Formats: sequence, C-alpha cells, structure tokens
Amino acid sequence: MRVVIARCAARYTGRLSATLPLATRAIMVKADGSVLLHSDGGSYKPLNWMSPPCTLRITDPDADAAAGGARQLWVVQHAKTDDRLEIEIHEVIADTEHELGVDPGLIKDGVEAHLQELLAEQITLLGEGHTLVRREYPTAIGPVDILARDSIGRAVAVEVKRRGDIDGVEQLTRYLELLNRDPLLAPVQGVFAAQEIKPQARVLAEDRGIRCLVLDYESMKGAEDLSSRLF
Amino acid sequence: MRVVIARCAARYTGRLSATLPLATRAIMVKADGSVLLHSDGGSYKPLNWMSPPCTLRITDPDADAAAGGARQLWVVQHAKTDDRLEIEIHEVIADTEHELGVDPGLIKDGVEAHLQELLAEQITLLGEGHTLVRREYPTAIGPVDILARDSIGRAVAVEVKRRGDIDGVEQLTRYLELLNRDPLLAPVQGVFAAQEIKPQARVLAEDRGIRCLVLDYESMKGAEDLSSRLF
DNA sequence: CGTGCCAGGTGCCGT
DNA sequence: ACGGCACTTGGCACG
Repeated sequence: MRVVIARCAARYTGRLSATLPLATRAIMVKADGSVLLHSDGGSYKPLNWMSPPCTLRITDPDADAAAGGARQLWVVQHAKTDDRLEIEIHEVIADTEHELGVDPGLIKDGVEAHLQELLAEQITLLGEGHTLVRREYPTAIGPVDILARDSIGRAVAVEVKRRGDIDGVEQLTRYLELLNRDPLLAPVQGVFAAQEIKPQARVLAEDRGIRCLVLDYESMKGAEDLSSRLF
Repeated sequence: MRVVIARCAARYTGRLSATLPLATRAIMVKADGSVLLHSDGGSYKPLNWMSPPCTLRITDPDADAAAGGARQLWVVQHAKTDDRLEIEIHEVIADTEHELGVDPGLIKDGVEAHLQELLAEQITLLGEGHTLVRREYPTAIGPVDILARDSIGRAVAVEVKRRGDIDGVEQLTRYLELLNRDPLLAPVQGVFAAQEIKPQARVLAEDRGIRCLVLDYESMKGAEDLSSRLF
C-alpha cells in the first residue's frame, strides 16, 4: 500500500462527472491498483476513488497543466468500464509504501441473519401457539424469511429486518401476493418484524393488512442464552 | 491527518459486533477524530471505522493483551451512541502526521437532481403540449419528482431515475395510488423516466400502465446549453 | 431533529 | 454475468 500526501486536483468521469479543486489530500493506492482520495474529515467515504479492477498510469502533465503548477498526472482507468479518475499532483509532501499482505477479513455478529435465526427459535413471539414451517421458504421471486402457522393452522409469512423501512413492506407484499396463489397456503397472513419500524413503513404495512412486530434483539438473545443453559 | 501502518487487531461493538484478527493494516486518523482501518484491497470501504463525532484515547493494553503481544490500545468512542472501536496495536511500522486543512469539496455533475431539473425545463420531452405543474410535488408518503399536465390537461406523474430499476417502479406506483385518490388530479398517468431502464423494470411498469421514457442526458444538456446561449 | 430517498453506493449470494 | 438484497449502509434535503 502506497500513501501519498500531496497538493492535488482531481477529476472523475464515468457514471457522473466530478471535479475536485486544488488542495492537500491523502492518496491511498492499494495493492490491487485501486485509488482512494481522502480529505481530513468527512466520513469513511473518499472524496474520489477508483475501485478495482483498474490500472494507475503516472505521466508528465501536458503543457497547460504544467503551466498551472502540475508536476505529475495520475490516470486511474477502470479495466472494464470507461470510468476514469485523473489526479493532477502539484506538490508531493510525503510518499511512503508498505507491504501489508492479505487480510484475514472481518468476522461479524448480530446482523439480520441472526435476528431471523432467533425469531425462528422463538417463533411464539409471533403469537401463542405459532409453529415454524421453515426459514428461507422459497418462492418464485426469492425466499421468504420465515414461514409459520398460527395456533389454528393458518399460514403466516414473516419478513425480518433490522430496520423496518418501506422497501421491506414492498418486499413482503410481493411475497404475500405469490404465496396467496398457492391454494395449500392461502390465505397467508403477513408479519413485518424488525428491531425498529419507521412510521411510514408501519402505515403502509397496516394499510395492507400486514401486522407489525417490533423485535427486542437483546431480550431475544437473553432468551437464547437462557434456553441454551437448560441443556 | 495521521496515517499509521501497524500490525493490529480490532473489535467493533455497537449496531453489531465485529472482530478483526491480527494483521498488518493502514490506520487513518482524521482531524475530526474519525478513524479508518484499511486493508490493502477491497474497495473504498474500510474493514472497520468510526465516524465522527468521536474521540480517540490511546492507553496501555491490559495485562492479558500485553501478554499476547499488544503494545498499545486505541479506543475510539462515538460521542452520541455506544458505538466503539478498539484497536490493539502490536507493532507500529510507520507513523506519520500531516496538516491538510479544510477541503474545498467535491463538485458533482450528472446526478438525478440535474436530470430532474433538465426534464422539468424540457417538459415537452414527455410529449407535445405538456406543461410543468411543479417539481417535487408533495404527497403524504413523499414528493413525486415531477407533476405535469398533458396537452389536454390530464395529470402526469413522473419518477426520474438515473438507472431505472424495479424499486423506482414501485415508488411511482405508490405515488400514483395516492395521487389518484385526489379528485382534482385523478386519473393520473405515470411516466418512468431514466437514462437506462432495466428490462424487468420496464415489464413491471408497462404491466401497470406506466409509460417508460429513456432520457438522453448528453442531448438534454446540449439543449440546455443552446437555450442558455439565447439569453 | 426525525423521515424519506439517492448513491459513482459496495458486497454477498443466488440462478 | 445479472438480479435481488443487506449494509455499523452514508449522506442530503426537507418538513
């Protein structure tokens, strides 16, 4: 990985066009050729960047750019699209390179998959007497997170989300439409289950007869710990 | 901005939990206290990070960590939430700091806002005799990009996208449903306008009686330049 | 300040 | 390769 601190200007063309006036920034060049142009604030997102696969070519600036103070021109060209990032280097303040090696990668915990797993285990959170049919129940347009039956055997389709947004309600609506075409399942009740349900999503869901269920991840995790301690 | 190359391990807790085994990585500490932990590949997204506002506190590792080889413990704590990033530094390979100053920021061109603006100006692209009612026409569930009237006064709701995907069709469908409840507007015709419309989105749109309109950004921009030259 | 929507989204996993 | 979908999504603009 190469890190260059430089006064530079940049221009990106591709899916959109963007220009970056002259200023001091950090340029990170990764082993795969990808380039990140960071300012000293904002978020983790660079001001400009080029994702792999791409190649970096360093040349002399043309006469105009040189007259404007440019010392180098970096052209980062994407290998498959016509996305291109051009960086005009006016002054190099620091330039270091280090071998990092392959990263073992991140291990995550607590995402939607876990929430779905917990709800499947604690299926009666849907209501007294509910039983699990299966997780990831397949339909023509993709799997429903959870299919269950209520206490008197009626089908219940559940969409699990960490954050319950309008998109999720649309998704569940599409599944319900398909599931309701199956005479062995219809009529299928919909449940929109999330740690947090946005008001507009709730309105839309209830307008469509979909029940909303707010999940408490911590207490569900506690219940799991408790039940595992019983064995 | 401080850039440290170090052999390190990390742990994030907050919205989820994630751990990162020991490896050599680049750590970027920005002026606002935010921290980015980059590997030598992937995209612009760091392996772990902490967004501002947050504070970095550097301490000695506890006895266990020290026995495991840790030399420093970096704790990055978010100011408002309980998000926290802990980095165990085992070996510092490089450590540099530079003053970058405030960045003048990025100038973008060609995003959806501009496309919407151009279409509002060139509203007859919807068809002969169309007139603009307003951009960002408000509804209970959010603003419709463009509301117009056709040559004989019928309402037309337009959803503008750079890339026309199924989501956009769903969005427009929701708006149409609401707008059609307004007797002053109904019946409202839907137009899905995008630089590129995915086949599946086109099928869905046309199935719902929504007209698809492919926009040529370059030619629309050219028309704008021409009209501005007339003044 | 919450709420919805766009993003050069990126990444992961399925057909 | 394309499509669907989650993401510590982040970021912005508007009520």
